[in-house]
Amino acid sequence: MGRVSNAKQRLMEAVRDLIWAGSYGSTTIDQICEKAGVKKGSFYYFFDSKADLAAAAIDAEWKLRRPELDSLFSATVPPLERLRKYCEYGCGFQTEIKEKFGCVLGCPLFSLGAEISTQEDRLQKKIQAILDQKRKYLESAIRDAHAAGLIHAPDAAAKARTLFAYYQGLLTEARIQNDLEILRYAVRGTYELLGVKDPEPAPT
Amino acid sequence: MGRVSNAKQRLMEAVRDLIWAGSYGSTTIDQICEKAGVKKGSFYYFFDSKADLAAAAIDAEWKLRRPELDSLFSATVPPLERLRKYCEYGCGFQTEIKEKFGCVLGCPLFSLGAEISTQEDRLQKKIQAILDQKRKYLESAIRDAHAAGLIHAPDAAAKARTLFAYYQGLLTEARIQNDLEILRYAVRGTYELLGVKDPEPAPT
DNA sequence: AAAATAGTTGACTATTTGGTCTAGTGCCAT
DNA sequence: ATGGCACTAGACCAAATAGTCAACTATTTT
Repeated sequence: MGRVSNAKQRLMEAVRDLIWAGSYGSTTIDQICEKAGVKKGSFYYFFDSKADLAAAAIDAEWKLRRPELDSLFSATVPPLERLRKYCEYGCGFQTEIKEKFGCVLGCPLFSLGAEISTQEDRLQKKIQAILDQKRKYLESAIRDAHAAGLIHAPDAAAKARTLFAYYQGLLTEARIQNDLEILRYAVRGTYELLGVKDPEPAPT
Repeated sequence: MGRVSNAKQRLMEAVRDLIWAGSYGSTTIDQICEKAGVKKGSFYYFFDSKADLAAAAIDAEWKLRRPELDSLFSATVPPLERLRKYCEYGCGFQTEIKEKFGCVLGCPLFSLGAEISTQEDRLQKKIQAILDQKRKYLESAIRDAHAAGLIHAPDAAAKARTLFAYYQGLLTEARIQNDLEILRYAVRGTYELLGVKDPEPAPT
């Protein structure tokens, strides 16, 4: 075995936070090392480059976040409820982030994806794949909602694309404007976008 | 007067293209100078920094693009027509870009805004202001459409936010996936999102 | 034609950055 | 306890980068 260490995790956390709070291009390896409390020698012991580290960090983060989404989008939950919960979860998440970082940061994958889309091919492919998976959650919720007669959406995949674009647009705008209020409308926007027939009948 | 030059414009064009095709963080002053065919001394003769140049370039570009939007969103055009034309214009624009740069690049302001949101405050404010203006075009088209009874949108500002988020999300996804097809759906997505009552009755 | 103005040039510096290399250091299995 | 393994420290290097400067050039004004 030999010596053990959590430097690898510390590096992955550091790069995640730095890219998210700033950008990929503006975070340097030195910065990452300093934030992680790791010397450059150790950095290059574990990773080949910033892109390599970022790729590993993305994988790790997705592995971590996925169960939460699985539970939010559980088939046992009514489909429109899933979407509502997802919006609320996202909104709460961004609120925590704002408390922790002082800024609304939006979706890390989407921002990163947009930034490096024409560079870092390997990283890009990874991001695309995860975004595709995220869209699948929406797609199946929409399909279920359609099957239940709650909405009219014969092409669930197309509707999911629309809804996903809307979410990502909202999150990115929240980042650009540094404003959480933008996210407040998400649930209503979702229902309107899907043309939900009976938007939450108020209990009399 | 003294000597005349178009180096300033060349620098602004260069930075626009480089940031758009790549990212803000990854474009260096040397690169900009080389692309513009301008020496560093001249760069610093005209601008204080990369951020300063970028700000000037954004202003110039907006001044250039604004008349096109004014004409697309002319009040003389039926409101839903305006949105359709806008989508088609955007789609055509991205197609040209792809031919020229080899990649779908999306909305330069939005990508840049997302990248530098936590840095470069001055630049950020400028971007926010222009994005706000762009949203206004949508807002007034939606208000007119509502007034004409074409859609139900009592809160035009809110609907415009939703639609704008959708557009930006779409464009950014097109960039991330490097896929023009994503934009094809824009018009239909718009109509669905707005709940247009009679989506283009086919001529019998 | 001279002077003032506007812009250009390229060499120069200091710093940051990515990346390497070697000598170590602590931990685990045997 | 010792030898091998996983990891660390940090000095070091070359290239890239931001930014400066003084001498020079072209154009306009007078």
